[in-house]
Amino acid sequence: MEDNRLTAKIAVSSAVISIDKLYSYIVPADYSSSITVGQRVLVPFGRNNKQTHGIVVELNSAAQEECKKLKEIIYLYSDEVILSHEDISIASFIKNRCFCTFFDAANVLLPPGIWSRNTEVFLPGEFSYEYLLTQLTRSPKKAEIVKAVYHALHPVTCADIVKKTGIKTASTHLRELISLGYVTSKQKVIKPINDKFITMVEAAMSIEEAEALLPRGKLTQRRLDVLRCLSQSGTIPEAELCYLTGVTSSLISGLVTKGFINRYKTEIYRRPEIKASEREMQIDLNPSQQQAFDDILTLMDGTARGCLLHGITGSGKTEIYIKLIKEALNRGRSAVLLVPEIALTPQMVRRFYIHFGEDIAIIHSGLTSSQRYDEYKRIRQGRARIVVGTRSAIFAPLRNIGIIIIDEEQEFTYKSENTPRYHAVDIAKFRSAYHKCLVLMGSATPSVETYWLAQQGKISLVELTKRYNKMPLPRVIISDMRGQVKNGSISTIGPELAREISDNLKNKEKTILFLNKRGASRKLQCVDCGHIPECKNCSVPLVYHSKNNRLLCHHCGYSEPSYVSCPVCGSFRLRYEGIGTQKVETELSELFPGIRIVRMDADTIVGRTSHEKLIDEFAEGDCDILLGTQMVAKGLDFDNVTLVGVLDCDGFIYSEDFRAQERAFALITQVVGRAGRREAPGRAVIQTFTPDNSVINTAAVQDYKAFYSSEIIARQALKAAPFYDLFVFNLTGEYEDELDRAARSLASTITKASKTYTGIIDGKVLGPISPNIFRLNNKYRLTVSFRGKNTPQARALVEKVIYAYAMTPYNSKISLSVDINPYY
DNA sequence: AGCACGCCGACT
DNA sequence: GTCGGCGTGCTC
Repeated sequence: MEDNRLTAKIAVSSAVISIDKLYSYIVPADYSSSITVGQRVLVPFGRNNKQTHGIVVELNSAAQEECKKLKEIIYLYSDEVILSHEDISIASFIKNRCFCTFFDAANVLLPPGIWSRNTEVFLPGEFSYEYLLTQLTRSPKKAEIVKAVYHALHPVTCADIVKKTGIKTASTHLRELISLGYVTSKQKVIKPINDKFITMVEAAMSIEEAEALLPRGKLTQRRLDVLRCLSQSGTIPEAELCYLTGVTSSLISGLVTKGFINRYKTEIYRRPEIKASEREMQIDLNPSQQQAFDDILTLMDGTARGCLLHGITGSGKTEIYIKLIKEALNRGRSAVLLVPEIALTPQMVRRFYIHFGEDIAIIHSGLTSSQRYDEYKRIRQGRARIVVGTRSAIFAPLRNIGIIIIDEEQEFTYKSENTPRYHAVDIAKFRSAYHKCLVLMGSATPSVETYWLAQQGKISLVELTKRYNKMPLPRVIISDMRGQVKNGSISTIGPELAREISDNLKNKEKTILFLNKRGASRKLQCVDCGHIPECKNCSVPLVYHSKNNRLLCHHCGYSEPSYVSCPVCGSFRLRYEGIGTQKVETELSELFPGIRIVRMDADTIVGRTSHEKLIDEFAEGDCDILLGTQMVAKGLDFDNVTLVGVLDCDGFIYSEDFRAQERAFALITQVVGRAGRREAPGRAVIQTFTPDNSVINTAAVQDYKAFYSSEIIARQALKAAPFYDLFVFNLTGEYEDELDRAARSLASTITKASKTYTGIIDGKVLGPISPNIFRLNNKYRLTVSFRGKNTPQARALVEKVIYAYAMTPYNSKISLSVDINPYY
């Protein structure tokens, strides 16, 4: 057996789901002593031996004879990013649950931006262009391609050549030209972009100077718009300038080269700064917190367990988290804390920093790739033992995890919106089994699924029923808005809310007002023909932004200037549909002259940082009212906010999604919990047209159990989670008819499969159904779905269906993905 | 899914 | 001969 060779089984990035398996490669001699499972490699793949990223999943040895048909590994990445055996098993778990390739599953565990992107570029060969022309007189297409290669200033890609010459079969010709030696090729390594910087722009001269410099007519309208905008705003991020004026960065580049504009890069990263005096903060738990802490501590017994910490808003869960993590560290173990969104939980992150300092690593999508890479290394090396972060932080390469805490467990942000659509809670449970540790899910408004698990005894339940500082719950006023319609238009501020705001103004106390997302955005509508401008690429109405007077698509980013007259009938009578934060602002100013309002919406939030700036402005400045969408509801903890108003509660509640009620309950509860957290008692006003709605009424008194017991019955009747799971097949394609045919055939494939594998699908296969937005980014969408329990057998059925689908040739232009219990 | 390969018909 | 279109089958 001495002549056996070392081989590696590789998960390759080029493999698609239908051909996804581990491919064997020979390990070259110079790598054989250093290669380990979990390392990244480059391998040749396919007929063309295209260089492909891969991950080593297994190492074996094979007899010389078997190696004959194997290719060799090209390159072995030798950095610190190596998947552990646990990571590999997590990847298998994700592949199994999310119906993706092994590579895609493993890749979500890696910090982003670590793969060098290789592309093949083409260069002139040894011959002169003139000589080649004489050789290629019979093949004009090849001559044209040779010309493109020889006349280019830089090496060109195949795509460049196709674009330049219009020859679709350029790749075939290039292969032949290479074999003749007329053209050569090499791999160009494109380093991942370092996005540590943000591009800022400012005017380099006044508009008058620019006008003087340019000949008449050269200063086009768009250029003038840009210069005007800059003269008003001073130095702003380039992205913001593009947003405000609707131009692309290429136009700006033009102005930069002409010297009208200065452009430079500036660093954006900010790390939370901690004052040294805050370091020694002691945590004192009140009796009920202490009780909860003790109860949870008994669950940290070195076995895999789950626990729901159900604590009403303001009951002091954070203190318990900190103490539990300290305990885990004392036992020589590490800890993970997941939060729904870092930007919305600055206070919590800050407190963790105060307590653990450099021992924590913070991971979230706002970090640049290099920052993430650094944090990854710090965790892997054991220099950071606590990881605080959003969804992807669940993959942190920690060893010996002692506790995984998931705050606000019901939040939809824990489920990935890209493939693989993993759920961080599922990964947490998987890791808990591996590390034999506790998963603690904390929430004021748990998801029905999780609470049900607790009720079933599958996980433990610990409750916190008292507010931390013994502040009474806010007094909730459910304001009936029926009959508030005045001469055809609805007043957004009802009498109860107006009275409370007026009281707050008198007492110099602060108020937060919420609109739901749909209510906050405004659409332009023609009064005469009813026309509403739609996005060119998506089947959604465009949203009016007053700041730049443009109509924007919130899905694909398309924008166009707003209209003065209707583009269909020419009428000048246009109105804005939707309440709109601006309308509320105007109304407030009329009711309370001199009132100071901070408005937080799409108009005022452009960059990443403006959100925080606005919050600071409200918290520290002397403002009376913060007005915004539900993003304001989460995690913010202001002093001196004693009144909270929900302007249009109904918009939160009514939707087709089976989780809509749960979400509405959580939102109202959170909103109400915002009021009066410090010295002053709070009030909450909920404006609704359905004052008898049980979700509103249970949320108003923060009675989760009442909500749960009615909701769980509804879920059973609906055949929804936790009793059944909804398997949704998403199809997208460029042409409606192709898509329709593929969706129909998929539906019948599933129906057929359900006859062979009985007892999996409950009821009928549903669809094809067109989703709410049936066109997105110029692609049409359809869904086919069924109800069933998410069992290994059900997943096997799904896999079979996907495989059969991929094998059907005419489905090739319609892409398919599967999502279980999607969030909308 | 790509992508090469092979076969065929059109064009020069 | 060359070019492009389309069906087929493979990817260590």
